[in-house]
Amino acid sequence: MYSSQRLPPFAAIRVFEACARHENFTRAAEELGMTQSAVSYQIKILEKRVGSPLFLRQSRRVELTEAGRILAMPTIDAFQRLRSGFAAVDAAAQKTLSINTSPTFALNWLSPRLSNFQVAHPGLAVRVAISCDETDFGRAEVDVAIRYGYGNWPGLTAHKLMASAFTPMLSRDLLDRIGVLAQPSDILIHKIIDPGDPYWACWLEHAGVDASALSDRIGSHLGSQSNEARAALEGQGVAMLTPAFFRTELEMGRLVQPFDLVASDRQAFWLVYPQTRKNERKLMAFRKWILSEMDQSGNSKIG
Amino acid sequence: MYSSQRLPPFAAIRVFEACARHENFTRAAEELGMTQSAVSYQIKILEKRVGSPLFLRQSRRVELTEAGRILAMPTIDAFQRLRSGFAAVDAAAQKTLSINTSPTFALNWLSPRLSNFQVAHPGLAVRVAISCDETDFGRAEVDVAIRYGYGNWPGLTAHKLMASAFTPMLSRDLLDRIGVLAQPSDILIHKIIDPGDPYWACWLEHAGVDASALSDRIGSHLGSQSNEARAALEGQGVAMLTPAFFRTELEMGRLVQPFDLVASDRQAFWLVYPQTRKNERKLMAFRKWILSEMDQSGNSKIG
DNA sequence: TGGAATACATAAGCTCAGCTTGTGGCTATT
DNA sequence: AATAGCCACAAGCTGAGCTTATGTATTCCA
Repeated sequence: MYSSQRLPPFAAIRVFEACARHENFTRAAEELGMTQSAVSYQIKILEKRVGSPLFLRQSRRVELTEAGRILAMPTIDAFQRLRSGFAAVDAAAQKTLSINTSPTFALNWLSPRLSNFQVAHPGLAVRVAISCDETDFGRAEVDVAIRYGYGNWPGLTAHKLMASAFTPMLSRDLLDRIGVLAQPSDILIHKIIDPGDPYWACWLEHAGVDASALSDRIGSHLGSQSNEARAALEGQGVAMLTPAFFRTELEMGRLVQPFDLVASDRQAFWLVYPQTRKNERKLMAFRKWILSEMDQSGNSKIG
Repeated sequence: MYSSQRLPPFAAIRVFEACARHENFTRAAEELGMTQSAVSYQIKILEKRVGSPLFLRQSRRVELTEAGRILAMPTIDAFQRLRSGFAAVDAAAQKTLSINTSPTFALNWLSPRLSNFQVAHPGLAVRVAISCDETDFGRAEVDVAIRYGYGNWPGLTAHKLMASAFTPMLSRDLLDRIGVLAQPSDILIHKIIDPGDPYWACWLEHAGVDASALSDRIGSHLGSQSNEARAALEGQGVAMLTPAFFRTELEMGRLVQPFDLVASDRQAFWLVYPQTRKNERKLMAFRKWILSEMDQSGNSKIG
């Protein structure tokens, strides 16, 4: 049900709209930031296209013809709708921040701290979209993501938040039961939660312990640090965890970190977003907040 | 009360409108008669300008984002208004034909014949705007004019309708009273209506009569042939008239043309209109009608 | 009455937005 | 595997849409 006719050139329509409001080419030109000459030219184009004059050229003023009057109303109206539409989308686009991240980071780092951000930005609704694999910015309505990796995502800007950091942890109860862990190799005597986790091998190597025995072990693959941490808290064994994610548990003594040694590879958590969107207000606000939050925790210094 | 914000480039808005309707860039491109590539480019422009994505690029289709949805409604709506506005003006512009001409031509030629035209074009309302001096096409809402002159109006197309043609006429009653008019010079004996009319001098010259005496004569200047004709009909004297305008009176015998000799200068009646409007339907219709009407009367052959 | 000011029209010429062409990549379908 | 459908992107061209400069007509004012 669309009038199938092709519309005249838009530049001309825009100029007409302004002229129809002012009934004055010079004023319209000023409003549009162009010369009176250009306005005159565009109106002429439009009149040629429409097939009849739209303005009567009186001395020192122009006056809408009947055709001009017929056209003026819907045109002015249409432009008003466009303007308010773009104003609305401008406002709305900065109202919701959608953060995509992994379950682990969301649960153990972001969620506990997000209320600070929300207090600081009461006009901004935050939506945390948790996904296990990296969601594509082109395919999902995500403003920013916190991703784990090497910081090299093409087309995306990445800010390093926190280097990878792993160290064995276990519950105090379990430690009490097994007595002292004097040196790293002692850990291998005990049950290891998810021995297939490559960070076990990594940490043991850092510690100078032969890790070859690990590969044969049977253990559960729980898929996220949260799950492994729960198992560790329940005393089911020793888990390889990121200290920054379990600061509270460590401080409260519910989890114990038997060795100072923290292993790391070249990976890290990164704040990432499309390069093209770097200047959005909501994005700048979040970037500023999360970087300062990381700074305060001293996490960004690690690795 | 206008959102003062500058709208994004119109090409981009137009493309967005089509894409929002189709949720498919390729279809939109087809509708707009451009390449998919151009559509993609314009949408990217608009997204950059708006500051957030408007479409999610799914495989084999695109989908509006929330921002896109907010924008789609008012945009589609605005375009609908524009389209119907232009459709309305298209229709309206061809609905009324405004003809500007002199009182003489209007009264003595056009009015009696105009009903033929209106019967042939029932959808077209005709407005005859009578004015003594030539009205400016730029200043008045006039579609066509019938002007008397040499056919050289800059910027206007002119079709010759009828060469100037003048000959003395008088009422039958008066002729009966004065008896026979054997030769042109006999006229000078009688009362001449408006002897200042240059066509008296012109006709007498054609007739080989010395017209110098005329200049001293006192007479009324009635301003239009209609008025002079009325005076002649009332038997007040001999008037210099255009035969084509008084065909009926001649046929009915109310006016008599004593001599076959018809004088003419280089002037004529012309159908004129702005060159730029030559292809308007209503104008073409009127041009065709009036030229064929002239042809039938054989007037265009004179002079 | 004449000259200053205001407003629109027009000619000429430049510049870059907006296109096209061509290609590549991804995904669904068979 | 092969095909077809759809979008992104790079490179390069061109003319629409400007600007500048000037002309014309009217009004205003001293």
